[in-house]
This record gives sequence, structure tokens and C-alpha cells, in this order.
Amino acid sequence: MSHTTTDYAERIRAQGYRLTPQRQMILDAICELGGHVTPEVIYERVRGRAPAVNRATVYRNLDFLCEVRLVVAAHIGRHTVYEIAGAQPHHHLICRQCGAVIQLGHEAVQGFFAQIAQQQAFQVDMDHLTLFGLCPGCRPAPSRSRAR
Amino acid sequence: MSHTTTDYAERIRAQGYRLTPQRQMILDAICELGGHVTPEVIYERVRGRAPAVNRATVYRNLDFLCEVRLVVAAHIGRHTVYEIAGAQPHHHLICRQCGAVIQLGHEAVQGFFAQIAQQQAFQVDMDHLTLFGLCPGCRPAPSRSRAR
DNA sequence: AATACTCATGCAACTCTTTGCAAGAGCAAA
DNA sequence: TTTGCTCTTGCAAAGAGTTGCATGAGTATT
Repeated sequence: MSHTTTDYAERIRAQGYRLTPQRQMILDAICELGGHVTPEVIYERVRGRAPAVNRATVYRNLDFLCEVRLVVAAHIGRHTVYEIAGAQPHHHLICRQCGAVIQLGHEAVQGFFAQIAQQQAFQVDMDHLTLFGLCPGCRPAPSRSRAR
Repeated sequence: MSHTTTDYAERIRAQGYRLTPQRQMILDAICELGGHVTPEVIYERVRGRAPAVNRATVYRNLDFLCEVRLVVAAHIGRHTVYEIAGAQPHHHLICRQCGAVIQLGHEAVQGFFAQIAQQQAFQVDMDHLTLFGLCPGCRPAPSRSRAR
């Protein structure tokens, strides 16, 4: 929506870095593949178009893009996945049982962060929280007595 | 405190598994090394005593010990770290700037989890949350106007 | 005590990820 | 345009983490 290629370039260059063709392709790949992509999937995609691009370049640039906040990383289980940083930070609820991924708006966590800021004087600054648990479908019925 | 070797053994065997010497040594290593240890550090420690123990065994058992909830894993940055699961789940605030690690009791997050349960019907079930941000020392003074 | 069964381990090969280094490319100043 | 500087990349090697398979070890049953 609000981000164009020029935006990216400017945002990167403003910090003294460059938007190289490789970085462009990596960003494109993440965009096209949608959320939650692993480095390897991104690498395959990029390599499909430019076979010369090195694996190390992909890894290095994913780090880089996170640093300049164009991309956010999330740790889901043992894998690291990436996605384009939206205008609004958002979060995920992931069901341990069925694997469902539920989006969660930033409003839902802001209160919590504010509370920590107040109680601990610690300013939480996360644009991508991943919470595990049981989704409505997999959750045991709450009314009955709980078996162990 | 409340956990003895026998406790471990029983808890493992109750589920049909075994407390092998390797598992014992891995648990010991995590205990002695304190919180937030990487697999590699654990491996080195274990290997110092029993050189025959294989790296794969360490990784497999860390997974296993998490599964039986004797150990909890946390993802800090790009690394996975492990620690003994205390009687009470607890969480961490980690400063992006200075790397300080601040413990956070479970009470501090319970309200948040309850809120999500209510709003999303999603039952969050995490015994080890890791939140990044700025610690009191590194946090910019809040009274001044904020530079961009 | 012998047998059958399942859990665990070590080994080896493989994949994923990181790092050091030399070469390449863009920008800025002269 | 030439020079110098820093950012980037590819390459190669090393390190970290995973997986399949055959062997070894513990438990329970007969």
C-alpha cells in the first residue's frame, strides 16, 4: 500500500546503505511469497531468477533488512521466518495442536506493554510477538471439570 | 530446591521414558551452567566429562527434555537457549542496547494471557516469554520531546 | 534365565547458517 | 575522470543442527 520501491530505496540509503539488485530481489521474494517465509524458500525463489546469487548473501541481507526494519523476523518453533514489516506491527497466535496461525492486532498487546513499562520501567519494543497455545477449535471445553 | 534426581527420574519414567546417564549429564550441565545456555555450551560441558557422548544425542535430548517439561527453551535473538524449568514459569525482558536480562514473574503476564483468552478464545500457554526492548538504564528520558 | 519389545545412542551423511577474505561496485571529493 | 573510501558480494570453509539407520541397553513378560 504505502510502500513503493522508491520508499525502500530511500529508507535504506538514508542510513548510508544501498538497495542492491540482490536486496531488491529478496524483498520482492518475501512480498510475493507472503508472510512467514523461511530463508531457504526465499533463497530458492531468488535463485530461480538469478542463479548467481549466493546463499550467504540471502542470509546476510535478511539480517540487514531486519536491522533497517523493512522486514521482521519471527521464531516459530525451531525455524526463523521473515515477512515484510507492515505499517502496523502485528502479532501471531499459533496453535500447538493444529498449527493454525491467528493474527493479532497491535492494540491487543499495547496494554500489556504499557503495564510492563509502568511496573518495570522497561520499554518493550516488539513488532512481532509469537504466542503459542490452543486455538478455539482445539481448546478443551472450559465448563467441564479438567482431567489430568 | 524441590527437585531431586529421583524426581527427575520418576517424572521421566512415569511417561514411559528413561533417565539415561546422558540425560542425567545434560540436566546436570544445564543446572550447573545456570540459565540461558546454548546447545553447544552444554555439549562442550558434557563432552568434558564423557567424550563419547554424541552431539546429536545432546540436541535430541534437549528436545526431549523440553517435551517432558523438565527444561524450557527460549529463543533469544538467533540462538536457542535452555534452562531448567522452575516450579513457576517465568519470563524475560532483554535490553536490545546493553543486553541486560531481567526476570519477570508469571503474574505479570497472566492478565495479558487472560485477556487474549477472553477476546480471541485462544488459550495462550507459554512458560517462557522473551520480550525485547529498552531497559531503564538505556531508555531515553521520557519527559523530553521525542526526536525522530 | 531367556525372549521380545521399545527406548536411546552413536555414527555418518546431510542440510542449514555463519564467517573470513579477496574482489567488485557505488558514491564522494579532488 | 581519477582516486579513495565504504558498502556488498561471491566463494570457500567451518560451524551448528538434523536425520536415517544399525547397534546397544533397559523393561516386562514368559
